[in-house]
Amino acid sequence: MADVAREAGVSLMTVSRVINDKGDVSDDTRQRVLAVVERLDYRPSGIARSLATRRTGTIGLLVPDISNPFFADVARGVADEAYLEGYSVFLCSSDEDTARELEFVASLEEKRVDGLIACSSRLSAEDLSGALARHTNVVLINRRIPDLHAGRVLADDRAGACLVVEHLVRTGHRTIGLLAGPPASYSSKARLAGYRAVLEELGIAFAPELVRHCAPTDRGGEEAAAELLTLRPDITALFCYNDLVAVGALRACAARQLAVPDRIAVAGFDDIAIAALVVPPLTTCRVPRHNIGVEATKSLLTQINGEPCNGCEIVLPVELVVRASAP
Amino acid sequence: MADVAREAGVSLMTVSRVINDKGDVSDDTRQRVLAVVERLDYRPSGIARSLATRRTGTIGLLVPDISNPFFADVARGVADEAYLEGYSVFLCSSDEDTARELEFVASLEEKRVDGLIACSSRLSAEDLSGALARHTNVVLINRRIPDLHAGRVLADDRAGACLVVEHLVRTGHRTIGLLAGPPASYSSKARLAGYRAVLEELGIAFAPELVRHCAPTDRGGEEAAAELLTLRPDITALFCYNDLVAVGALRACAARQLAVPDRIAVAGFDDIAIAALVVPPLTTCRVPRHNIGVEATKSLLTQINGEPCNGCEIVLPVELVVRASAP
DNA sequence: CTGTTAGCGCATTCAG
DNA sequence: CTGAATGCGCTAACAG
Repeated sequence: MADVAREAGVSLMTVSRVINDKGDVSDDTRQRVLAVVERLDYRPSGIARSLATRRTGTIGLLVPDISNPFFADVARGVADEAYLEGYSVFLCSSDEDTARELEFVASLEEKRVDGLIACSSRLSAEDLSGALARHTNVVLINRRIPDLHAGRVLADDRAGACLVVEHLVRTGHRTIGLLAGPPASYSSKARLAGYRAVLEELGIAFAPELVRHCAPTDRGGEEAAAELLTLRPDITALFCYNDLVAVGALRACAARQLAVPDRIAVAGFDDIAIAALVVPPLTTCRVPRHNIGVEATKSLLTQINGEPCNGCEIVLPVELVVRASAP
Repeated sequence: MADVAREAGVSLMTVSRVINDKGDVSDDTRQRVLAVVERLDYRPSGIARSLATRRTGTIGLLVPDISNPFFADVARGVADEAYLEGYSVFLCSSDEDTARELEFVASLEEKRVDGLIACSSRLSAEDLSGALARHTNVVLINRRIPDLHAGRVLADDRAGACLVVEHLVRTGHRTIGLLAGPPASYSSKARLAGYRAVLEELGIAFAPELVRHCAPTDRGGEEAAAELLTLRPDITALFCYNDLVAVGALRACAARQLAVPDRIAVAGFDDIAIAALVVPPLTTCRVPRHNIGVEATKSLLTQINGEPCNGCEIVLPVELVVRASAP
C-alpha cells in the first residue's frame, strides 16, 4: 500500500479511501490511484484490515459431518448467502466429536470470526452455551437452548411428523412403528412429539413399545426395524427418523419378505436425493435444507450488523412428499 | 495480552513466550502467567498474530458444489486432515460458476490463506493458472495443468475405467455404450481413454457412435441413455461417467423395459452412497474421495512448510466394485 | 477533498 | 531467563 501511495503521489489514507470507496476523493486522484493499484497488482491485506477494524468478514459453520448430505445442503445454503454478502466461511466438520466441536468453537474465537452458525446435536446444552457465550453473534440450527442469546433456525419437524403420520393413518394404518433416531436430538424429540400428537388426535392410543430409537443411519434403521418387526409383527407401517433410516428399514423388510408398500408401508424424513432413487421411492417429508442455511446466514448477518435478535426464531415449513413406499 | 502481562507482573514478551511455548521461561513465571491467562479467560488474537508472523494457519478449499456428495466427501477429508494439523479451512462453493470461482481465488488472497486446494473443472487452464499464480501454495484435485507450479492429487480414473470395461468384456459384452460426462473435464477424458484402450487391447474396435457426452447428473444420464439406446439398440452394456449418470441410465432402461442386468448391464463410477442403495445395486469403481482430500491437504501442508514439490503428483488407486447391475 | 497521528494485538530482534 | 523497542499493513479520528 505504501508503494501505491508513493507511486500515485498521495498519502496512505487516500489509497485506503479509494480502495474502500469511502469518504470523498476527487475523481482525478481516484483514477490515478486505481491505475497504480492495477499496475502494481496490489491487493489489500484483509488481515491488517481486520486488525484495524475489528471485523474479519468471516463466519464459522459448525456441522457434525459435512459428508452427510443433510449438512452438505445446509452448508451450500450458508456458502451461497455468505458469498452474496461478501463473507467468507470457515468450515468446521466435527465428526460428531464433542471435544473437537469445542476446539472448533475456541479456534473460531481466535480467528475472530464475526459470527458462528452451529448445527450441534451431541453437545449438552450447558457445554454448548458455555462455549458459545464467548461469541456475540450466534445462530443455532435445529436446536433450542434457553438462556442463550442466539438466533435459531428450525425446520418444523413436529408439523412434518404430523403430516406423515396423518397420511399413514388416512391410508388405513393403525399400528405404526416409529424408528425414532437419537433420543437426545431436537429433531428426534420434535418428530416423536408430532407422531404422538397426531395419533392421539385421531383416536389411536400411543404405544411406547412401537417406538424404537436408533442411530440415524441406514445400518441403524435396518437393525432397529428388524428388532421392532420381530417384537411387533402386527405393524403395518414404519415412520422413520430420516431417509437413511428408512432405506435401512426397506432392507429389513426385504430380508423378511415383507412387500413394501403392500404388506408394510415405509416413510422417511428430509427428502434427501436418495429418497427418490431407492426402490420403492420413499414417501417422506421435505426439509428445506438449503434454505435453512440461507436463513441462518441471513439471521446471523443481521445480528452482526447490530440488530438485537434477542432469541429470535425462524421456523421453516416442511412438505409431505408422497411416493410409492407409502402411497 | 497487556492485561495478562500487568496482572502477572511480567512483560508482554514473556506472555507471548508462554502462550507459544517458545524460548525459555522459568517454570515459576510460566505457571504464574498461565494462571492469569486462565483467570482472565484470555484468548490470543489470531488476526494480530497473523499480521506479525505472516502466516494465518488457514487454507482455502475451492469446490464446484459442496452439496455434491463427491466434493462433500473430499471436503470431509480436507477438514479432517486440516484439523489434525491445526489449520482452518475456508469453504468456497462456486456453484459451477467460473466468475464466482475467480472471485473466491481473489478473496482467499485477501484473506492471506497459507495455501489453496482447488477442484475446478469449469475454468480454462489459462484462467485458472492466471488466478492461482498469485498463490504460492496450491494443490489441484483431478486436474493437470502444465506450467503451473502446483501439487496435484488425482484418482486413477484411466485405470478405473479399464477395470470396469474389462469386467464388462470378460462377462461377455462386446457392444458397450459410454455415457462420457462433460467433455472438458479431466476425469471424463481419462475415463474415455481407459475405455478406449481396453477395448482395443481386447480386440474390440472403438466406435465413436457408442460414446455420448452428458451432464454429470441423473437427468443427464437418463436423457443420454435414452438417445443412445434409440440409436444403437444393439448395446448390451452401458459404462457411465459416474453413479448419478448410471442411476439415470437405470431409469432410461426401465422406461424401455430393458431388464438390468439381463438385457443390459449398467456400470457407474465413484461408488457414492447411492450406488449401493439403488435397485439393482450398481457395479462401479470406488474412488477414494475422503483420501483425496486428505492427501491433497498433506501435500499442501508440505508445500506450506517449505518443501518445493515442484509439480509433484499423487495418483490414488481405485477399485472395482461388482454389484448386481453388471455381475 | 486530503494528510497526519495514533493505534489494532501480537512477534521479532536485539539488549540486558 | 527476561524486557524494550520496532514494525506487520491498515484504518479511525482528527486536522487542515
